[in-house]
Amino acid sequence: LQRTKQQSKWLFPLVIADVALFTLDRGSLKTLLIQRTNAPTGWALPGGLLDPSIDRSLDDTATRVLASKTHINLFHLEQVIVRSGPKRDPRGWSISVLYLALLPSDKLHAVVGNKTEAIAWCDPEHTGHRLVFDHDLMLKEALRVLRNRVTDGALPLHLLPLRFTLTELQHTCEAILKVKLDKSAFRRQIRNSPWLSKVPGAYLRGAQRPAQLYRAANGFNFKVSY
Amino acid sequence: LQRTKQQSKWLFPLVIADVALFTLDRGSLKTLLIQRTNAPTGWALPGGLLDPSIDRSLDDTATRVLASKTHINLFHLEQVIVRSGPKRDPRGWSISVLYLALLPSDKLHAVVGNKTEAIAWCDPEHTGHRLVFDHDLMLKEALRVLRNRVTDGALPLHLLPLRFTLTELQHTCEAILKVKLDKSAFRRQIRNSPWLSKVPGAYLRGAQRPAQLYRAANGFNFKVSY
DNA sequence: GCAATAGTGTCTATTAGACAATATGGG
DNA sequence: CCCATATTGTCTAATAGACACTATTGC
Repeated sequence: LQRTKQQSKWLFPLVIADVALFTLDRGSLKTLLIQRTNAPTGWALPGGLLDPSIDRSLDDTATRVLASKTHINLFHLEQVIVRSGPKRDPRGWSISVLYLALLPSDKLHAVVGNKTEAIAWCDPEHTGHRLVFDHDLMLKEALRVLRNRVTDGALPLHLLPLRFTLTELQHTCEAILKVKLDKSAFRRQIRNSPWLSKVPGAYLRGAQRPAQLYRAANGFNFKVSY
Repeated sequence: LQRTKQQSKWLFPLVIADVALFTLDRGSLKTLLIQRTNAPTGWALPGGLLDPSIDRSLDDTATRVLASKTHINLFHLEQVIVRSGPKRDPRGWSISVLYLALLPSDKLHAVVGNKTEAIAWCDPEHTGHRLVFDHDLMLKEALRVLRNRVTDGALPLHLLPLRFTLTELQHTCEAILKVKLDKSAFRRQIRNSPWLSKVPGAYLRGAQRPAQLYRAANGFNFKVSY
């Protein structure tokens, strides 16, 4: 096959990083959607094109895209799936790497849209929108990976503030999995987790017995561990 | 930043599918390496560039690349990891998707190199070669994913012939994990697997009690199931 | 004391690991 | 019979699920 520079749009695919960003909003799992102002218009996962002159890797692209939407440097970016083909993006042959990202719930209000984009925090299972590209499928896949990771115990720490109680951690897991967990069994399971540390003398007080506060342990760097 | 067509090599990254192909060779897990004839020369995982005029997806690229090396249409291609950056390939900014593939052991001898490439089946943990690009890391990652999948029970079926005994299945799992498994516990675990079917009346005979032959069950399409 | 939530204990069913026992063919 | 491997059984320790109990605060 002969190739010319005129064909470059056809021969060189668009390279994209898309991000499924999850957070907890008053106990419910939510995902960030944006309303695109450029064609194709409609609701989509936040994403953007690789810029080889800036990005040292496609992971960098994901971080950069997300920072431009959230104004926060996010921890825990994890590759989920690669989607590609000539039809999934009307602009041409494209390859898109989906990332899973988690936003601590106390940073929720730092996330705002810019002038040209509307944003929305949606229930990942019922967004209320049909997403453009193949983002409906991507979101479903991200949710599946997120749920699989909960059993590690470590991942939900990314969604919590620096200090949290075991009950809050349990409620976080329940919100992700959409199931009720037994308090006793839950605490037994996480008791020996190397990622949890008591904060000595720190308690959450209310109209009841105070709750011991915990934090992510030293060595837990908010990156995924295998 | 201004962009011109002259910069296209810089602005459009190489898009590559690499494959970690595993098989069983007389009870030992082996992976396929090729000796590159083009620069950079040296040993590497089999891989190749996306061709948007042929491939309907990057998964197609992986299938195509592998078919050109093995002359077999392989089942079970699974995405493992995406590596990218300006330095990992001396030819320029590149993005490479690594795939995990499994070759049934009775098809081992169908795999031959072409005239320009040497191939070798190597112990994935001690290849005896330093691989070019970042393929050492990729291979390590593929092996990790392969081992994680063994607990499903389904995946080792891809490495076995159409008919096999439970002992052969156990030895396959042991070869992948490099641990000894208890016969009784192993059979208890897979007893209720929906992916295993007895072949009625079919036995492997030897100088001992005959062994019941099994096959992958109807509905097991040799694709990964979540 | 009472309400409310934190934190622990207990019983049982299920599962995993180790090992033993039995079964069935070929010679 | 004997050998070799297939297949099943058994005992025990660890684990998971359900539920109940105790603990400690604010009011």
